[in-house]
Amino acid sequence: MMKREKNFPRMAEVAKLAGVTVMTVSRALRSPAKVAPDTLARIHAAIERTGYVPNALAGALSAGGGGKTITALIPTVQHAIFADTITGLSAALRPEGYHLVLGETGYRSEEEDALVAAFLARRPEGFLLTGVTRSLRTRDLLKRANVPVVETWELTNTPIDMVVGYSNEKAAHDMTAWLAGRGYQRIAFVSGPSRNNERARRREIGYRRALKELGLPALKIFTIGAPAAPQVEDGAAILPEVLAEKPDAIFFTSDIYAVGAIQEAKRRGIAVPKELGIAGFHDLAIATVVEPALTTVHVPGREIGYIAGRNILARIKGEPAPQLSAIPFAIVARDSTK
Amino acid sequence: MMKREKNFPRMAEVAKLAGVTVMTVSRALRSPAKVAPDTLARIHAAIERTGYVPNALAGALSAGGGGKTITALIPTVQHAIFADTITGLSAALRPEGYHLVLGETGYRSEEEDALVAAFLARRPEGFLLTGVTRSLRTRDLLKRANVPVVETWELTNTPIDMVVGYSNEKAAHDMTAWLAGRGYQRIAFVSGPSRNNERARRREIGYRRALKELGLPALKIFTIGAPAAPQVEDGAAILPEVLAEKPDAIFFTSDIYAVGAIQEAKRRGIAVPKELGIAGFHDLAIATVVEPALTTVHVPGREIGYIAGRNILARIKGEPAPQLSAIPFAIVARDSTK
DNA sequence: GGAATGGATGTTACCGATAACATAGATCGA
DNA sequence: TCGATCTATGTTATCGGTAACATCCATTCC
Repeated sequence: MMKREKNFPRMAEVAKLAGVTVMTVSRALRSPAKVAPDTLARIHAAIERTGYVPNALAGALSAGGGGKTITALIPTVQHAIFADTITGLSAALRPEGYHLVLGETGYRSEEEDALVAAFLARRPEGFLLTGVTRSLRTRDLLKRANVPVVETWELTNTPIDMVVGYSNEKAAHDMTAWLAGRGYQRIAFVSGPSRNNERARRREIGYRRALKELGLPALKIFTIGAPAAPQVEDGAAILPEVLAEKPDAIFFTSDIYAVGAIQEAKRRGIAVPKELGIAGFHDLAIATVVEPALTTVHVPGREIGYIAGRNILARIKGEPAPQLSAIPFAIVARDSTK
Repeated sequence: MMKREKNFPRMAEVAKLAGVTVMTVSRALRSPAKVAPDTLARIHAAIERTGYVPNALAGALSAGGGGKTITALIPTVQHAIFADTITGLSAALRPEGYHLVLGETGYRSEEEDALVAAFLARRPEGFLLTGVTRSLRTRDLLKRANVPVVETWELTNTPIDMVVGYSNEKAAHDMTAWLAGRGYQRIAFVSGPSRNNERARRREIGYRRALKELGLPALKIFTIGAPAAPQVEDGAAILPEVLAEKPDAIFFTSDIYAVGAIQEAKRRGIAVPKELGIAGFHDLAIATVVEPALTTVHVPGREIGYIAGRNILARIKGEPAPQLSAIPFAIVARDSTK
């Protein structure tokens, strides 16, 4: 029946060594106040001697539910903004003793579906998901699971449970309007792949809305069909194409592209920001390193993770948590725009 | 006794709906060939209707052991190089259906001790740890657990189980020697906090060894006592102090500091690389964005994660896996040095 | 001094699944 | 035609713990 698990000593071993039953050992670990001091000491000595580590799987199963884990699904840890979210989440979880289980979807929604099901099998006590659009089946599964779920990096009125984010549409709208306010008239827009990225789509909508409101000309919209992570070179490569539209400013939806474009513009002798203004999105570390420093939209990645974590924990403890938490973004003016 | 878990339907519900016993449902999921086709169909229909998701906790407990999870402990996801490692690990694990549980130690070894114990409780099938020095207790715990363990980002002859990394000492030595080869004579060394970072210590040793071998003067060694994540500003802030040693080159053990130093040098009208050569470590994205572009040591973060993952999986399957995998680093010459 | 009280520990049942063995029909060969 | 063999499914015990209730003994109080 080869059922015994690997090499771990069991509570029974500890109990025997301490001359008590397993239940007393269990108590010693979960509510030591109920155990006599000398018994406690014997048990701890036995734990030390055996190298006992409780089996959380068994504990969670018995206690009925997840073993203090929260699952986070993000597109990729490669992208600093999601890494920020993880850091924020981790910071919120640590003091409460919760652990983080991480999954990367690679921006693919089928992968997300598969991961949600797989992770649900581990009965986490909460979920952090990236974005707000997902398959019906996944929504349904999560709703039935009746577990705190936070969707992030966007806002919606119909979350599965809770949302923590900001409006990507408004962020792009505001940046576009801000550029117009600085005197730019022909503002081009370059987006990352939007096929599986609703956030990219919303930004495009915001950009369009701003142009319309301001009566500015709608230029052709460019999309970089990069496979996975954005690369600086992609921004450089697309610049000539965009220039054909004769823009006086270009708004990239990623700092990475924007940086590449700045470098390429310099190589071509185009004066930034005088002849061409360039703006990015995300406010990554490189934004302050390029010259001229990049004007961009600062997004609250870490805060999103932290607030999401706090909300999940609140829900677990039965405390109230807001269904929608809007975290402000901010336009950071630097030298790549007038 | 409120033991029932949250809201999840159990296998029993599915079984009743399909008119079979739980064992048949269990078989339908784990070895469908043993179940009659029409029974299988009824069971799948029942699963669909109930929204059943198997409880992996119970399954793993019964089957005796971890439920296809690998635990990785890294200092922080904020640092791109560790994020790379995670991406590599994740890529190795995904095709085999293994999941990644992530813990951040914040460079604190007590935190690592606590996390190892906590995660061990979840009976993962493998561990990836960062670095090769750790408390005896943790080593002991992991050895007893008899689970594949890969230590990373450094090399050692006495791993707990396996190591995947490169020699930080050699990397720093080689960069120092390379700088000397470019004609620099007074090479300063600026390190991040080394108190809880053995990799920083090893690099310092490598630097010193190179100087001695080459007969170059040993300058004062500088340490940036940054609290957590390195900041560009830290590199700028320390430059004046370092300049007091009259170096003709400075080797920073992080690109981030090096970038700050380049910017500060430019502000002060110091010509890089003519008057002052600057080298970094890690080869982050910013290295190609600063001007002049940064000479640095490229470290194989992603490969480390990938190989570590492959090795863990091999061990799990009982296949042989190397105790030591040395992954090459590379010196990348750019424009911040002669 | 005996009942009431309370602290320390033991017993029993159960969490949700799976391994191993058992059993009922169907199929098959001599 | 009848036992042997195979298929599909059921039964029982168990994984490693924990909740709830039971028990035992030492105090405490009138």
